[in-house]
Amino acid sequence: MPAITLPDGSVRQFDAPVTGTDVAAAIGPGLLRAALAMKLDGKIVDLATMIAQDANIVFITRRDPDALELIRHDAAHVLAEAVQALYPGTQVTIGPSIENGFYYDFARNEPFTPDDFAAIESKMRDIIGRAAPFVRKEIDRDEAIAFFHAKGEKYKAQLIQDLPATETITLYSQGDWIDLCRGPHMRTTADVGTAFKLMKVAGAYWRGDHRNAMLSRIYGTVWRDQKELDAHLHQLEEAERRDHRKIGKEMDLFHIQEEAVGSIFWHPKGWKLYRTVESYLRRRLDANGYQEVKTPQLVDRSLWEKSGHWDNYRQNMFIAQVEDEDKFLALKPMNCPCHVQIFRHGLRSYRELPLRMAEMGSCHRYEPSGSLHGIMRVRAFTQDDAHIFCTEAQIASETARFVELLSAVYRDFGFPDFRIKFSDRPEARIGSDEAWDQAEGALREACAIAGVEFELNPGEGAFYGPKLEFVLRDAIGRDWQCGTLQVDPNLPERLDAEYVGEDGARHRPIMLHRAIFGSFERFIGILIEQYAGRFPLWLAPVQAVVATIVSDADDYAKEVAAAFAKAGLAVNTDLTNQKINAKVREHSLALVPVLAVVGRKEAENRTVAIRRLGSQAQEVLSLDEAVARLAAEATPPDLKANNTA
RNA sequence: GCCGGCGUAGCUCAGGGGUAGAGCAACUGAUUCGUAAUCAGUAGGUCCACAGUUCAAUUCUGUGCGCCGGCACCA
Repeated sequence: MPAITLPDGSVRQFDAPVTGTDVAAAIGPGLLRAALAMKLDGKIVDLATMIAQDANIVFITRRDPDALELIRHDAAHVLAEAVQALYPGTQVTIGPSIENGFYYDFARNEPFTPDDFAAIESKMRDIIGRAAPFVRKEIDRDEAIAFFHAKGEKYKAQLIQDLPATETITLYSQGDWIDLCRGPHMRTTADVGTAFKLMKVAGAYWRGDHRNAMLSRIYGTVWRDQKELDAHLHQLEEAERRDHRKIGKEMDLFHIQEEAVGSIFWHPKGWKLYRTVESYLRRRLDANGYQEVKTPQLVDRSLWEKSGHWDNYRQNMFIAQVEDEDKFLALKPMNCPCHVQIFRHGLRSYRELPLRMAEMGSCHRYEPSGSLHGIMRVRAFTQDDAHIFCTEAQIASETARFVELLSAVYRDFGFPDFRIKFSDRPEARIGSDEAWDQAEGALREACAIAGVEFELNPGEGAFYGPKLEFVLRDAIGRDWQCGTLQVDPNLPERLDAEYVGEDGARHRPIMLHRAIFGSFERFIGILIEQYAGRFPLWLAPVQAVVATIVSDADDYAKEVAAAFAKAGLAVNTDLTNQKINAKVREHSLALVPVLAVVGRKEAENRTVAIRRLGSQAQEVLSLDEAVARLAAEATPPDLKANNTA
C-alpha cells in the first residue's frame, strides 16, 4: 500500500502498487502529459516502473535539466534504429548521451559520411513521429546472448557476456526495434522531440581500446527545443570564429610548416605576445620567492636511465646520436631531472627549504601525430615549470601559496573562474601503498588547510604521485586544464636528492612539480581564443596605430608615434596614401585596440583622435593626455598600483 | 598511431583527362580624402610529393607527407 511523497511534501496514499504514470494521472492531466520520467527515491527511472513500497517521487518534465540526459539517450536509440533500417547488416554497439548530445558506435564495413545524414535524420523523424513506446523487459542472461547472436549482433552479445553475473539484463523495445539497455527511458520515441541534428562521423575503437576494431561513430546533438539547439549551434560557430589557428594566421602571429611538425614559427607579433606573457610571469615568480634557472636541452641517456624515463618514456623522446661518438643524448621531455641536478650540486641544508626552482623550460616530446592541434598540442613547447623542494610539513603552506599565486595569474589574464581536480593513485604506479597514503594524505590536508575545494578525479594521478589539476573556464564556457601541482616523493629518491636536517642527518626532500600555464604555447592559444584576438591593451602585440588623414600630418604622426613608443607602447604608423575609411577598416580587421587618427586639425592643436576597436566613437585628447592614459591602461596588471596580490 | 575527409596564387575559395580561374592582399600609377573598402593597371602557380594508367594527369589509381574532425595518447 504505497504512500508516495511528492516534492512539495504532500503524500498520496494508494491501495495497490502503482506506476509513475498512475501517480501522475492521479495528480492531474497536465502532469500526466508533461512527465517524461521520474526520480524514484533519487534515482531516475521509467514512468512505467511499478512502485509497491512507500517512496519519494519527483517527476521529470521537459523543463527539468535532467530531461536532457534522457532525451539524448533516447535519441541515440532512435539513431540506431534509423541506421539499421537504412543500412541492413550494420551492427549496433553502444550509444550513450554525452555533453551536448549523443553518439552511437556502429560496426559496418562501409564508413558513414555526412552525406548520409539527411537520410538518417529523415528516418529518425519518422521513428519519432511514430511515437513507439519504450518498453522494458527483463531477460535471462543466456537467452539474451542467444537472442543477439541470432540477430548477428556480436558486439551486443559480447557486452552481455562481460556484464557481472549479478546484473539484471534488460532489453528496451521501441516498436519492433530492440536494444540491450540499462535504461531509463522516456515514454515514447516522440519525447525525443525534433531539436536534433547529426553532427559528424568519426572512427572510434571498440571499448575505447586501440587494440580493438575501429567502429563508425555518428555524433548528434539534441536539445529540449529548437531555441536551445540554435543556441548550441551558434556557440559552435563562435568557437570556430575564435579558433586560434585561424586568428593566428589572420593576425600574423605564428605558423607551422611541414618541415617542423609540432613546432612553432613565432612571427614578430606572436613573439611579442609571448614575451609579454613571459615577462609578466617572470615578475610574478620573482616576487614569489622563486629562483629561475636554465638547464640543458640535450642530456645524456645515463641521466634518463636513472630518472626512469629511458625505460618508461623513451617512445616519446627525441633521441640524438652523435656520429663519431658512441653516445645517445635525448632532448629533455621535462625539466625535473635537470632541476634535481642543480639541487644536488653541493650540500643542501633544511634552512634552504622550501627551495623554489623555476624554469621557462623548453621541452620536446614525440606526441602522436593525431594529437597535434595548432599551438595547443605541439611537440616542442615551453613549460612554465618549477619544482619546490620541501619537507613534508611544508607541503600545505606551499600548496596554499601556489594556489594564491595561480589565482592571481588567472585573474589577471581574464579567467576569474577555475576549478580544481584532485587526482589520486592510478592503476599503473610506482611506490608503496603506504607512500601513496602519505602523499595523498599530505595533499588532501594541504587543501584543507589552504581552504582549497576540489572535486575528486579518481585514478588520474601521475604514476609517481597525486596531483591537483587547475581547470579554467574561458569566455564561451569551455574548460581548459592548465595548472598542475604534483606531489612527488619518488624522484628525489631515484636521483638521490637530499638535504641536511636540523638533526644533522640526511633527509629526502619532497618535490612539488607545479605549473600555472602548463605550457606557454597552449596558454597563448587559449588566450587567443578567450579574447578572439581582441586582446586587452597590455597584451596586444600592436597596441596602437597612428593613422594620418592627409600627408601634411605625416610629421606630426611620427611625433605622436614616437611619444607613444617612449611611453612603452607598441605603436605603428600608417602614413599610406589611403582614405581614412580604408585605414580604419584595415586596422580594425587587424584587431589593433587603439587607432590614433591625426589630420590637419590634430597637427595644429597637438591632439589625437582616439578610436577604440569595436567602437565608432572618437575621443579627441591632447597628445600628453593620450600618452598618459594609454600608458596607464597598457600597464600589466601586476604592476598597477592598486594590485595587492 | 587508428578511422574518415581534405591538399589549386600570400589569404579565402571555384574548377576540372587536352598549357589554370575569382575576390582580397602585393606591386606600379593617379588620387590628399575626417573614422570599416578611391580608381586604373601589373605581376603572381612544380595545382603537396613520388610512382602508375593514358597519346595526354593538376584532374583517374596507388604510396608517402601534411592538415582537418574524431578515437587512442597526454607518465
